[in-house]
Amino acid sequence: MQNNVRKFREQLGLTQKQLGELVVVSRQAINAIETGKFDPSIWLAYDLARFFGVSIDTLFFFKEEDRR
Amino acid sequence: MQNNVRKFREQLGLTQKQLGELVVVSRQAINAIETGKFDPSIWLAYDLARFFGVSIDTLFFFKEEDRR
DNA sequence: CCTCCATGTCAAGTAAACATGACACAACGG
DNA sequence: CCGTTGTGTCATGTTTACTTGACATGGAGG
Repeated sequence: MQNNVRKFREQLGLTQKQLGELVVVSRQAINAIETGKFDPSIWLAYDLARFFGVSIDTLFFFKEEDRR
Repeated sequence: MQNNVRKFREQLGLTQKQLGELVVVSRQAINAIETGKFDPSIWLAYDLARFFGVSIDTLFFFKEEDRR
């Protein structure tokens, strides 16, 4: 699933580790989401969107072609 | 996690089974979500919100107290 | 009374979202 | 050179979202 977590994260000058600590997940989880390895849970999607101050749909792109 | 899936579903006069078929999950999954037994995946949340024509946040309530 | 039908729930299994720990590598500054 | 930092990735394990199949119950209708 595509998203612009990385874009928002870099705009704030944060590392994956730092963002992970802020939303309380591992840095591997942040990395896996940024690189599209797996989709976030609804709570993590909410936490990330809320942290960046945007909606879930502006942070994550629900495209039919990359549905599991 | 609280939500008003049931409210929207009943407004459309649908059964859990019918809604499950429409969003392609089992009726037990619909039931479990309505009764708060587990949280939907981000895709199912998206599918349900989209089906009802509302946003994810109007369908699901992210309250800290019922976080897992 | 009988029979659907909708709902609730349980048991057992699978898949995916995480965690943790480890290793590789490139970029940078000392 | 070297040590650190950020990122990518792997292996292993746990938890949870979801499946199928089953059974119980209550309400509505014949």
